[in-house]
Amino acid sequence: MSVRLAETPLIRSLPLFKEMSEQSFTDMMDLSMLQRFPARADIIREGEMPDFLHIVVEGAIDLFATRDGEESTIDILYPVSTFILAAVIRDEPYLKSARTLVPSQILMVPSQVVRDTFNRDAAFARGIVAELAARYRSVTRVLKNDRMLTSTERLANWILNSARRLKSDEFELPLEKRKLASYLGMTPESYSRGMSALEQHGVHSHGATIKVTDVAQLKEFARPALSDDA
Amino acid sequence: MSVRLAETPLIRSLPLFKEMSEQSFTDMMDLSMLQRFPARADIIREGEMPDFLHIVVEGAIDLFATRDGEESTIDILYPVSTFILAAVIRDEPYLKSARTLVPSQILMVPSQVVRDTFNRDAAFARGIVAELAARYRSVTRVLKNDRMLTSTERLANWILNSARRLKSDEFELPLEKRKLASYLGMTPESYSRGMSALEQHGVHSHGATIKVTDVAQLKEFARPALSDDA
DNA sequence: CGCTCGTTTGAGAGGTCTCAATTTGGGTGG
DNA sequence: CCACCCAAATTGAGACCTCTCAAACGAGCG
Repeated sequence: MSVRLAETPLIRSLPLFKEMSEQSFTDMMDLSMLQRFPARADIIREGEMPDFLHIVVEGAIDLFATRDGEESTIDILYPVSTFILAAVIRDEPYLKSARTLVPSQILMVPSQVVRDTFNRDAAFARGIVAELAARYRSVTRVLKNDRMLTSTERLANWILNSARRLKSDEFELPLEKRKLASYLGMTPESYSRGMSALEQHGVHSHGATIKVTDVAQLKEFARPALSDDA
Repeated sequence: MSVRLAETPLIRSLPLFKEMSEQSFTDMMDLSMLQRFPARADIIREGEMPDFLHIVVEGAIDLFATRDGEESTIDILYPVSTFILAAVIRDEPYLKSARTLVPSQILMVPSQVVRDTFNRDAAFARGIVAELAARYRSVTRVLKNDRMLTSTERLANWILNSARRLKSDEFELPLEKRKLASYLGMTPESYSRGMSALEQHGVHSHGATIKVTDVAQLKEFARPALSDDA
């Protein structure tokens, strides 16, 4: 029930932990676990109570909601992000389930330890609230896109954002198409049709490779929100 | 640029401020403003930078996103809630606009004062993070409903939640139908058709009056999420 | 009493989903 | 090494949901 000393430098350098005091950090690590999971491992199930704050240190996490056996991906997390912080803070049941997409390393901090440290270490508190605010803004953007854009426009925006983030007009899909479709709130079939529709708007794709051939044209089609640049 | 002493007891009793030190509280109030707005007053515009943390003390606030002149209501806030906290914390542009629905009183705390107090007063920090987490969970629920339910099912769930909250099977709509429709992610026309469809599922409505005549039947139709009770 | 604005109703179009069939691609075992 | 197999992806057809546009209706207010 403790994170080995050799593992801590990486964790220590994460934004969430960087500013906190040495004492708080080592105390917290003594009470936490760093665990490895294979791909497609269930980490959290919707409706359960939060015992730990989870932090993706390595790998990728699929956050999804369930109803009648149907799944919808709400968010996909890469290092270094927390999940599901809001449930831990409010000590209320998870609203989403989580599973690994690829083999992953996850840091698990007991909920009570998070709350105690939050109260004692202002720097850690700042980190928590910054992280939570970032997650909040992320969901808000997804909701806005769902409400105001067609599925093909959402796909176009996703491509634009990916290209911008990777600073490249050509890149490989980082996950299954069906998973991306779910994340964008559409079926695999719609994704497929959407992608072929985008051939007319400055995108060319071959299998998992996507190439933006005309950024200006794609932008015109996607009508990205002003505030999505931030 | 200061809140009058006579006004503070009400504010002081709000969950966000209740636990903080007397010193922090009076310092903060000295630097804040309590302002009255008429109905339909614009408070915040999407894309602007946050100068103040806003808190609805009285009235009701419509939070909405805009694109191409179209509006979509993301959330409706009643006393006592903050908005838009995440932008203030991250010091990034607002993702939504805000306007009053009815004459309202709004407490405005300069962003920098919020951040300073957050660092000095752990009780206030707890309040902030609890509020932010609550808002986060709220958006998450909206997104889940948008993704997994038809518009009529969303309406049914809204009625169920309202009846439960008010502990009454009969109540008046607290806002315009068109506004509620937008909040539920549908057009006024769809709202109207949805409401008449619900006549077959345990709901009866006359103008702004809604009466749940058969809770069990309505629940069966609405398929509420397990975790929405919390 | 007659506006005005919100609501309701109707008709039709568009977007997305479902179901089914086909094709593709990757991985496995012979 | 290759054929096979399975899952994912694509394509097609049709249904459903929701939207748009238009017109009729109704309640509140000057």
